[in-house]
Amino acid sequence: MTRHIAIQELTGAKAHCAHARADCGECDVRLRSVCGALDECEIGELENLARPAAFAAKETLFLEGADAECVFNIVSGVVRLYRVLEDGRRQIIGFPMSGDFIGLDLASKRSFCADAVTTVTACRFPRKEFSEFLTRKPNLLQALHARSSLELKRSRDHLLALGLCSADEKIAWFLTTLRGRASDTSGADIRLPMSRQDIADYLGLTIETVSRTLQRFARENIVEIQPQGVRIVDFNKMGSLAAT
Amino acid sequence: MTRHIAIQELTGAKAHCAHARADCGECDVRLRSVCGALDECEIGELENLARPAAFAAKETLFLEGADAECVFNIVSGVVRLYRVLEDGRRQIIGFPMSGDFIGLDLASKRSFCADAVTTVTACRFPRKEFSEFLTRKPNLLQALHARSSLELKRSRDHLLALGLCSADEKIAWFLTTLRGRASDTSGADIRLPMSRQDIADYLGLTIETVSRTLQRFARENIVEIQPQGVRIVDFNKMGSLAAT
DNA sequence: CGTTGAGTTGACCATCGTCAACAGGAGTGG
DNA sequence: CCACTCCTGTTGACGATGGTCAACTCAACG
Repeated sequence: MTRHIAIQELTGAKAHCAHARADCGECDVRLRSVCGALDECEIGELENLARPAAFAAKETLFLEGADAECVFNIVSGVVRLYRVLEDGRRQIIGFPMSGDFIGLDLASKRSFCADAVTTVTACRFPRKEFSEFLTRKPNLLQALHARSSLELKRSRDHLLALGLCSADEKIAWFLTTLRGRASDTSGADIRLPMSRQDIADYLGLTIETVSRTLQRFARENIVEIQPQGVRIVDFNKMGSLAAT
Repeated sequence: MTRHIAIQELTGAKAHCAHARADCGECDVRLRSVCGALDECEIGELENLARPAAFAAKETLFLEGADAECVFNIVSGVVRLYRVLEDGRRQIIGFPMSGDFIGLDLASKRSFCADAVTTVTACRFPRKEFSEFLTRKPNLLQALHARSSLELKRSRDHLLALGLCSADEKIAWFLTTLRGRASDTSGADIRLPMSRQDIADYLGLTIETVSRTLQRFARENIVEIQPQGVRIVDFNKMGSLAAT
């Protein structure tokens, strides 16, 4: 049960360029994220607060308990959010990706850790300034609240999977959910940028169970395992397993 | 694994009196809930929207999928929120009580069921009017967003318990959390108004495991089982088990 | 006094975790 | 270029935790 995690320290040489200027006009996630609530004029004001940021795979964004100096809007890539108990057990609570917002609660302390699964590009805002900006823009606050509600809903779906589902159902639910979040929501291919260990820690399983279950799904012609992910073969079977 | 739940139908004779007037001045949860964000003048406006509501134990507030005609602020008593799969498995996602708000997302459809565990008194607002009122009161929206963040945090704590903890740890965590939410947060007595089945469905366990674990805790002098709850005897042991 | 529903307890067993070994690819250094 | 390590993922054997099924107690209630 107990597994120790060496929490990677923040590296000195970060890949993000803190002084570049953001260009919201060119941003392709703008309409799918909270910024979509602002008009052209307001977006200009927000642009003054925004700083593009980039992280290499495995790089740490922040650790639990740290001061939250900024909030993030993810532009591309996948992040993992997690908490670790003293004895090393880790629970991944989410995989925010393109369009998602990190730091919804605007709290001064981080309540979880975050690091990059893949290369990540993001839009970073100083928390206090962003928070102050919010008080003057009720529509942005409303958009943030809507995001928060979405996040709460996702968290509850996740809860349902952990509380009610068998290993098979958890895996099927995970794959189905990931497919639903991808840009192309109709394809059979699902990219899995995270490791088996990440999937296990997300679903409350062990790496062995994840591996075994996926291999068995492949043997039973439910999925096909591919280099960077899986392809769903039997949609019916997947659907009936994942039904939450 | 599969257990069927007969979802109780809405009874015709409800205990709430829909036409009474709310008296926010006398309300003892006002300062601990979202209404606390409003000044005397604004509270008067909100009062016009508010209708006191009361529910008997086991009465249904609403079912998943129903139109959300109103939102609730719980004044007293305990509610259970849950979702049920087609095969009858039930996951309880929360036990809102005094000061908590139901319907944070302001969505038009319910995404879970709710019914009263004990006798419940609440303050009910028509959703659309409340939502419209919010657009004119950014401080109230801010308070609602803060509540949402709290709820998201609770949901993630719950997630951690389900994903990482053994049965013993789940029970200990549950008792500790309940104690932390009570009005008197320092006492050793914990009231458990919900049934063993409710606790089981909240923690992803079976009723037998909940019962066995509590009895064993009693034998090991960690708790003492009382008519309407438990009393913590060994705080150290509880603390080390519950450590999330 | 019988019925019902909640809670408890025991016996048994399945799922999934644990421990261990192994395979294959990427990166490193001789 | 090969040998080596390291890391991720896979597979097998075994066992413990917690689920399943069943019987029983007890209090509430008509």
